Amino acid sequence: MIPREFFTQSPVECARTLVGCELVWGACSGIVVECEAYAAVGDPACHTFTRPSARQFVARHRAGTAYVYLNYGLHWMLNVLTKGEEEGFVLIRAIEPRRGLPAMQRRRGGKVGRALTGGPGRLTAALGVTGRHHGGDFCTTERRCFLAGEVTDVVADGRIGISRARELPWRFTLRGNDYLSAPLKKESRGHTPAAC
DNA sequence: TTCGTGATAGAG
DNA sequence: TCTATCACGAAG
Repeated sequence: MIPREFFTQSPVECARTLVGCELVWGACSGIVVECEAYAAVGDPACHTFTRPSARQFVARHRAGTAYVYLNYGLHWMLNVLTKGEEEGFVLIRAIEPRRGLPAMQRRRGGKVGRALTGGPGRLTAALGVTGRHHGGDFCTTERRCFLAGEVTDVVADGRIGISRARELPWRFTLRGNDYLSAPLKKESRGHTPAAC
């Protein structure tokens, strides 16, 4: 199991190393194959940039706390608070199912493959993540992450689905994985940026 | 491509 | 109050 200290790295470092880890959520689990970093300071795409409540959340909670919110009135987004020298969040964008597949499919109306957990809103629906998990802890027996083998092929790419600061290479994916929420941007395909 | 949906924050 | 915005996904 990943110790809390893991989440005392910078959000970028945390996001990069979280790829390939297994996320356990109750009876279900999956390998994190895609996530994005958001910096609490100086990142126009981070909630802290415009939301006082998000800044308070960072100040009042410790590393490894779940930051869950509803987007577009429909989709729950699952983030982890990271607090190192730099503070911020890691948004979990896609997982590859490991345990509890039937339960996930039930929650998703029988969806399979990428449509099941390939997307931030899809994976929360599959795992049953909702606002009641906001402020919860990622370092418990019920919800935790652990290393699931050696991971070498992580690709850094620009973040997606946002309108600001898209150029930052803070989206991290497991190369070629079938469960990614979207393909890599054209200019990033085929090489691994120095950030890795 | 369009559209549903609700929390948040800032303006008036 | 009103309005803009939003890290999305399903249907067509």
